Amino acid sequence: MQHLDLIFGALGDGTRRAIVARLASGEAPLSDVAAPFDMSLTAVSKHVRMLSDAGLVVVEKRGRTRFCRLEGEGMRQAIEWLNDYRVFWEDQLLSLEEYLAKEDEK
Amino acid sequence: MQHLDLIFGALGDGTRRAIVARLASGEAPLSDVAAPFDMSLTAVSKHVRMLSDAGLVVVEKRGRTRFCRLEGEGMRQAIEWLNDYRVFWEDQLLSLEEYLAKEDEK
DNA sequence: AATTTAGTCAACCAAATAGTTGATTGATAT
DNA sequence: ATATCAATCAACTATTTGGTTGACTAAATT
Repeated sequence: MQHLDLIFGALGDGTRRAIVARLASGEAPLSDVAAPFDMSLTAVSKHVRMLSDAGLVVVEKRGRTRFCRLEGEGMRQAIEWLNDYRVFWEDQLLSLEEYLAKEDEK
Repeated sequence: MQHLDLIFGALGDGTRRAIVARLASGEAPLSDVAAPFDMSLTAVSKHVRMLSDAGLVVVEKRGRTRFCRLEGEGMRQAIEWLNDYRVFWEDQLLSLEEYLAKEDEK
């Protein structure tokens, strides 16, 4: 599935994961998203485009600003793929349920 | 975290995901892993190396053959990262628990 | 109307990725 | 001892990625 290529590929870059983290606290204009990064707006725009191509982010133009927000579907597909192999590592490790339970306690 | 770069980067390629799928049914020599693919052994060897660098696969040399097997830790880290953002998409979608529950019913 | 702001576009560059082939190493089999 | 098999290594190529800059478009402000 080439869609998973785009999803995992998009997540395979620290800048793009940081953008996802930023958008997790809510929608933001592209320029706000770009502000913390020591790179051009163009560069950030390209990263957002890749996240958008992967279905992880939606960009909506309102007036002259582009608002970016997370789109859960892409992430869900990533988790879904990983989950398919869950049974093969739960012998080695904590089961995912136990793991999530522990996470929730924090 | 550059380790997540390696993990998600490794998973961002169809050939490598297919290798993971293959290894899910058990340990296999590199040449067996390579057999189904229409590419050189060298190419598959490089893919396995990337999976190994990412901590998704372990390669063990026994005699002249390299046995490859899954290493759950890398996958767990990928799930862990995605899970950190779970709360931000569970409004939009099925919660992960519901999702996993549904999966388990299959 | 003129300027600033938000962002894209096109062209370019360096480094990484995905693949190849040919030669080589090291372990097994004849 | 020789041949074979598993796999790596080195060198090369083409494409993609991650970034830059400068020119441009379109919306908001003054």
